Amino acid sequence: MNFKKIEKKWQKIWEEEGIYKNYQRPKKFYVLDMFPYPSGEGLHVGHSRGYIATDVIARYKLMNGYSVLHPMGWDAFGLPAENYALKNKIHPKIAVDKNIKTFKKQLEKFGFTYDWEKEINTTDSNYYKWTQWIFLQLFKRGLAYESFEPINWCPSCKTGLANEDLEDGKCERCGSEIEKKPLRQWVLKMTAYAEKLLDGLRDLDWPESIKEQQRNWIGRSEGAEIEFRIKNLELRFKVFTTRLDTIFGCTYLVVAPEHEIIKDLELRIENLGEVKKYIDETKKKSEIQRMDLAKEKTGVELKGVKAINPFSAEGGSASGGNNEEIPIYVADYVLGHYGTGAVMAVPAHDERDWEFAKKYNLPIKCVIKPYVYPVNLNKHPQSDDEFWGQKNPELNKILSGEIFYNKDGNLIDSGQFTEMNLEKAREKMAKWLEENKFGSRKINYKLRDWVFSRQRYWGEPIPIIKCEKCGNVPVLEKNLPVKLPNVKSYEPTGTGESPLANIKKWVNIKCPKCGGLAKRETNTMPQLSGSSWYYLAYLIKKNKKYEWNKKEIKKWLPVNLYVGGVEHATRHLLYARFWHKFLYDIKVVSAKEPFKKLMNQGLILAEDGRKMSKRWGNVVNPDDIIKIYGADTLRLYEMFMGPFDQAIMWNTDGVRGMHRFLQRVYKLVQNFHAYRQAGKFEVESYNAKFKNDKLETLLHQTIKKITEDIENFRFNTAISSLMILFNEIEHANSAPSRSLSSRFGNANAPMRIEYFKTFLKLLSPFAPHLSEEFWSDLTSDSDNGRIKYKSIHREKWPKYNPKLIKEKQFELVIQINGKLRDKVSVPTGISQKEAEKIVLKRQKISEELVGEKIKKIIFVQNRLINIVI
RNA sequence: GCCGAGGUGGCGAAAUUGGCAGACGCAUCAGCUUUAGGAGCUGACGCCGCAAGGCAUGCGGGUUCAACUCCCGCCCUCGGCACCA
Repeated sequence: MNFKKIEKKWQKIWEEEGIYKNYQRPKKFYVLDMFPYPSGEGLHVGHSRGYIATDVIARYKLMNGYSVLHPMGWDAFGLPAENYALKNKIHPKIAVDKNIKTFKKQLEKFGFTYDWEKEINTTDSNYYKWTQWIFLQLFKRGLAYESFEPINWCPSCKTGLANEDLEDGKCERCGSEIEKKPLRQWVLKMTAYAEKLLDGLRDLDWPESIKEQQRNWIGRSEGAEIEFRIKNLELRFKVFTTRLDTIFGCTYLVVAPEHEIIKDLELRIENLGEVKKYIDETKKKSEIQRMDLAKEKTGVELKGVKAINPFSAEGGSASGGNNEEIPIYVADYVLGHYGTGAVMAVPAHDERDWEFAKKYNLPIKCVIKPYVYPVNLNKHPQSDDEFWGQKNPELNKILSGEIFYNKDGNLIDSGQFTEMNLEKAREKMAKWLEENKFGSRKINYKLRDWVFSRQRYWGEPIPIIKCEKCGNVPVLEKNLPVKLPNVKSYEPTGTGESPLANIKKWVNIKCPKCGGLAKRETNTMPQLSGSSWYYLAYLIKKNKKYEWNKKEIKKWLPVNLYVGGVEHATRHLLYARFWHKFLYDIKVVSAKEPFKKLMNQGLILAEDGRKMSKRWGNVVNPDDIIKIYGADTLRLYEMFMGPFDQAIMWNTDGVRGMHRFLQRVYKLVQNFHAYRQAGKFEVESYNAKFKNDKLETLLHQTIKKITEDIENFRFNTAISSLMILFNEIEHANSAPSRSLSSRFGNANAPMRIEYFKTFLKLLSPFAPHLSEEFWSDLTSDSDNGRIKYKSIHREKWPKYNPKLIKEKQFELVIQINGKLRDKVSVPTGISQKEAEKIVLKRQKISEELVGEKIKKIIFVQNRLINIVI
């Protein structure tokens, strides 16, 4: 049977009838796929897993009376497209257009419910006009700024990169080792939204792992900033700590090599040469070398300068004002960009400081006395004796600083805070700091601002004009978009300027403010900018253009369901939330968060267990599968192969199994058809005599199960119960010669077409083409030359009757001492007394019970009976 | 090191509140049918055992009439973060 022909036929009819484009219903559902980057390799079966799932949901929601928005588009700017173009000597625009065509052709074969009128493309100037517009809004509010900091530089891609674009200190795109390079950059102040981004996570229906990843990435930590004074100087500098409670154990300070205090102290540092040499050496180290944990800690003391711990300073009375002097070190284990770039070192209670102190022979002062019971608080004490009686065996080592201790206890040797527990001490000490103006409570984040410039051609131009007189001037909104000029040579320059800098005609422009000579900004935006608002673009697209439309945005947002790969956890999903929160603050969108519910699809691995890749030659192209088995088979298989969010290996044999299943459905339809032609059954609603039979019970159980499974993304079990239902329908409707009476009673019952029709509805979200075909076979009436037919996709989703899902009989499990011994079919709702009577009479059981004394009998309603002897 | 997810047949996996472990599918085997085919149908299929029965959900304990499920302690795999003070 050629399913492919059937599929093509229905795809055409659906498109013509616009069967999905019903946007007027009161209930709405916005279901979104992460739009693909159209690579040259085309779509493989791993990509389609998510698309199939959203399509199942979209069709299911349509049948449940929702307006469903299910759009698709292309994320086509960015490095990969450009690198591909460079390699193959094709202009990126041409390459991208070609790839999009291929992708679209591939997608169309699946029979998805996309509304192609809403198709978007981030490289369309009508589209990126708004990407640029959003940038301007950020700029106008001071959230886009220029910076000259050293940033991550990929020597191979010849561009700067954001923190989020690195993997293990390497370029996420090409794998080259990243260098630090000082470069003029545009940066977005994402850190201003750190707290909001963190807060917003709370109410999102996202996988916990993704939320946790974002929390870690944002990296909030509560602590305090403390000011240390330099002895005999008016200089002060701050350190950040989360362990203020350990401050009396601080025996030295460490500043990062980048720290500016070093310059301020130059005249006082006795070993300046040595210090400078050390700083130069760390500069030479790559990020990877500096991050290497295995390596020993290094550092140099700033000789001749001392700092004074404010808790021992004269001004404060915390410990009696002995003006304790502590040495200052420069060491690269302290990061310049986090906190204040300086830390107070407490070797007794911090592993890193402890290592450093050991190496350089610095004093280690213990200020926490562990509680008496064993250090391992995770392990429950087995006895009172163990709990109270035994001293911490390592106590002396801890007190002497021989080992570091970072668990709970009480403070010792800490002035007025001695004896306090750690949490209380942190609180009191912070108060003391603030009262005596030596510092304050402080919250720090690991999150860094988004480095937003790329020194490359294939991206949205940053809409800024650089005027010598007026500085950075935004392009007037009415002059947007700033179109990316079409050029022949778009090789990256490597100079820190983009290839656009060479296009004099484009670069030179009048300043919009003063009218004087000025130049355009030649940096372009990163790949992830276009995708940071695309879910809005679908809503505001109108006749191939885009017009900001708050009403439409309000109608559809937030996205009800967003499906895509887990790899976007801390990149796209964070950026998009950042932009959205900003747009919310300037009141151009109405929802606080863009994506209410998120689902991650698991990776599909190749049959050899590796990732699908051109490199390994193990890519499975959906076209090839559809050609042989049809799209519905592929759809069904991808939904059946395993839990949706789990990585799983492709198995072509499994595809055949699904095909077999659909073939059997097809055969049964033919059977029905033949019977119908012969007038052997009437198309009637099922009549009373079939009510309450086993098949009906199963039908209602299945409706319930599949409805719940689809809602919960358990497509694999949904399909499995669909198969079970079908097996029984097939069985009940096959020739009487088969022994079906045992299962469903009346072998001579006429065809139960209503049951089968319900089955088709349940099947339709998964296998839309074939269920449509079969549906029309069984429902259309072409006798008088006119085909009367209503699409199965316009049918209502079946409802189950709670009364009918209960079985009349069930198999009572009989256990003796918890072990299965026998089973017996009894009426549902049987009482313990009745059950005991039946059970004890059974031969197998009575034999077992000979000479035994029954201790008790456990009875679980409608389930089992357990005789304890 | 920290955080998160997970560990069940030959394979992908199921298993409501603790209640028949292995549903459904793949592969395999046997038979039928057929006819060449990678087709169809019927049946078997966790391990040991002829059987009765016993043993089985990463390992070791515990709670319970009853544990894949709950508690304690380990081991392993995958993903993320990683000198963030």
